[in-house]
Amino acid sequence: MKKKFTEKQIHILDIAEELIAKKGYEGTSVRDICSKANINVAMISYYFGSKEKMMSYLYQYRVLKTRENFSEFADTIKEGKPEMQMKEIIKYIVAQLFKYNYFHGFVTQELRHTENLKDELMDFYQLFVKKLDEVIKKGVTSGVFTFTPKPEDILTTIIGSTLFVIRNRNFYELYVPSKSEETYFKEAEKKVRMNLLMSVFAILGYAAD
Amino acid sequence: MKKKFTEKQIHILDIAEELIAKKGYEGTSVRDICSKANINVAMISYYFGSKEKMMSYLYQYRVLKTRENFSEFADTIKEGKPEMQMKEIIKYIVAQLFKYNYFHGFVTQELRHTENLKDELMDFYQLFVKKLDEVIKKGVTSGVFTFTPKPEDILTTIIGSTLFVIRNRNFYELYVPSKSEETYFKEAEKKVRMNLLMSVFAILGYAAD
Amino acid sequence: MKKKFTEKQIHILDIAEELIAKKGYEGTSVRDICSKANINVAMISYYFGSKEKMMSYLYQYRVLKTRENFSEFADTIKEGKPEMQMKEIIKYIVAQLFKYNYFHGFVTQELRHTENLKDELMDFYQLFVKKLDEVIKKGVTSGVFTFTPKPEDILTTIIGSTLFVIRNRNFYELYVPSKSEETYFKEAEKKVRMNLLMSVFAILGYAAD
Amino acid sequence: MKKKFTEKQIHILDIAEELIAKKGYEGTSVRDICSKANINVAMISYYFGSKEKMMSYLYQYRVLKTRENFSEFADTIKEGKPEMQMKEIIKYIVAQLFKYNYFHGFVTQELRHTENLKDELMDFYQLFVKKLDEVIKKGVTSGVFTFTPKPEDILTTIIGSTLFVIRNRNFYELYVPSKSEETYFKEAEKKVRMNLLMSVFAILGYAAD
DNA sequence: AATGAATGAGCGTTCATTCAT
DNA sequence: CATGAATGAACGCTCATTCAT
Repeated sequence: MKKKFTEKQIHILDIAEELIAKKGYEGTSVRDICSKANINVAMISYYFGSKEKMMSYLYQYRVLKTRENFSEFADTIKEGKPEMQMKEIIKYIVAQLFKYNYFHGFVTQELRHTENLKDELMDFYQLFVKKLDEVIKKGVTSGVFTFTPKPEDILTTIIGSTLFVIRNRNFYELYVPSKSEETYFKEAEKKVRMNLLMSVFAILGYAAD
Repeated sequence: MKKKFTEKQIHILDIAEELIAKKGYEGTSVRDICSKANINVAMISYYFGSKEKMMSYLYQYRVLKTRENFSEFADTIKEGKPEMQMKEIIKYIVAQLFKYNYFHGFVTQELRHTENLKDELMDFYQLFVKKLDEVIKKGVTSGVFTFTPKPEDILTTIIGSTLFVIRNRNFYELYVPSKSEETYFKEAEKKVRMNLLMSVFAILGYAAD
Repeated sequence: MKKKFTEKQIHILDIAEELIAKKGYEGTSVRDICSKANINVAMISYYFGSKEKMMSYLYQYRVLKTRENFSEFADTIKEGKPEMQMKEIIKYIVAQLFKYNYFHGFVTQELRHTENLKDELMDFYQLFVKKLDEVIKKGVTSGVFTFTPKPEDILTTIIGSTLFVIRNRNFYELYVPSKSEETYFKEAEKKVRMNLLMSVFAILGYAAD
Repeated sequence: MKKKFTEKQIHILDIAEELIAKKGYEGTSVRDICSKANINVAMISYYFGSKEKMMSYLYQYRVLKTRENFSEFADTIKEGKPEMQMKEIIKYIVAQLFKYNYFHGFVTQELRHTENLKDELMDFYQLFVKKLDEVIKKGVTSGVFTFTPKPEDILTTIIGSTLFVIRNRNFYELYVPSKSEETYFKEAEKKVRMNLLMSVFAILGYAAD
């Protein structure tokens, strides 16, 4: 992998990501970002060309890191039983979304500014689809799964449900025991993961015993 | 229902909703809205007091209409077998989200501006939860459902999956036959509905035959 | 005198005068005036043609009334000794300025909008100059006054000093016993009147004995 | 004196002062000021934070300079006969008001926007009162003045008369020989100064010979 | 390589006024 | 005769960006 960004640039991107996820692209001014990053207002144009281009770089940067992360993960589950692999995939996706909800929070919201970059995310999603497909087929072949649902639908359910929980805390926190800022996300993650495991294995017709 | 808004106001709100859903609240200027609505730039302040207040009214307006719509729907399925009711609920929610995806697109995105109004949406979501709970319990009692998954998790799956499909057209259209602007949404709706029916009934342990 | 204005118009002018004196011409919106007068926003344009024309009418209206008032006053002092006449004139001018300080407050401030109307005020001031001139000459002739200061300078001193006191309450109230809103103006009026009597009679070389 | 303002800021303040004195605070738009100062419309917010804050700075700036100027002046008349000192004070105040009539023109008009800053002007006026008090007392002690009029009343007469002349040119120019724009102020200044000298010395009971 | 001063465009809002009724 | 809905212009201000250094 080429080292595309300097440390300073990464510093700016990190802060920009956080602010944009919180307040939206238009709701975040370059002054906000620069002031929080303790740099000159001109730096964003200087480093990235423009605010909009910065958005592209930010996007690329996050996809890049996420992709790296995924291929590391994929290695760790290479040799396992399909049901274990499926469980790990679900756990992994949910955990990633919770961890980088800043990013995933704005990916679909603010992508109007980086229309052409959506493909990269699509490519990435298809890595998941491909992996899910492998696991499903393997499970069916080995008899542990009964049905062959479409992998893109499985992925849709996993990501959609998780993002919904992250973005609608006001709703979901009514159903988790604790409501404190710190513990909500942990408990919500657990609850949605359990839900998804149940759902997905049900769809797969997993014969538990 | 009290006639809260005049026709002209509704006209403005409709256009505002569309634009805000597409480009975000800050990304949509009052000039954008007024120019598309063929009215004077002063009209938004004139009718609603301010852009921000317009946002509140827009939100109230949509929640109001959605709530009305839902209670009409709820009546139509009052007397039915649980499995039919469940099927209708899923179909209804998916259809509503597709129909008003403009609104649902910005509800969670732009609600930072109308923080106190989130409760209204939460109240509304709980109508669904309550209804789902009824249906699940009735189905279990009558023996048609085997398991008793949490209704909030069912709702999460339904709304989350559907919104994901709506918002990630670039991804999902790879898996539907047609890609034209007009047909995509129809086919995507059908596909996600089928997926959800399968998932939900699987989780419920529905004994089909 | 022709009845130029209807009661409604006078009602509007009274309120406009008060607000404009307090907050300035540009600082007072037609909405402010109309809302305080409980009339429609369109009425000022309807009755007077425009805000600026209303200003002219307001000006004319006040000069008219002041002029009437002055000729009544002039009658009451027609037959008196010069020193009594002078005393009464000073008392009258000071009292009028205090009473109509709303008006006099904006006459010089806001007259940029009614440039051509200044002449009317100038005409009016010259009534005073003429009267003062008469009194001075009579007093000198009768030997009660020693010097013949210019009447326009006497007037300048009287009006200038009085307006200064009215407009610089923060300064002058340091030197009057009471500071309450109600009593300040009464006491300030008395103090400035005493000062002016002393000054003017000193300039006239009035032999009190 | 601390260098509080840059040259550019002072340039803006000078133009703002002139325009505001002429057309009032609300009557002067930031666009007016910037266009006359040949700068961008954003500069006033950029340099001063807002139009209103600019007004405060403008006020501080002028009071500061006036105060400095006065203390220089006070030094030059320290050692003199009371009648000479009084003459110089009158001459000084009149000259200052004519020179900075722009400023004095709006101080009392537009101070509603800077209510809390009035105190600074009041403090300043009291420097005059104190000085006048000294001179009067010294003159009475040395026998050159007969009466002891209140110094605040002397000041009121001086400032009030002068400002009246400045603000009512239409009236006063009827009594000065020349009416041209350039010469009016010079001649009016002379006339009002002579008037005030006569008045004040008369009140003091000055034994000329 | 990096800055801070300065810019022009555009923001949401308020203004005095007009117009259809 | 009077209204209230509606308008276009202008308001003060903030924006992302540029430019001279």
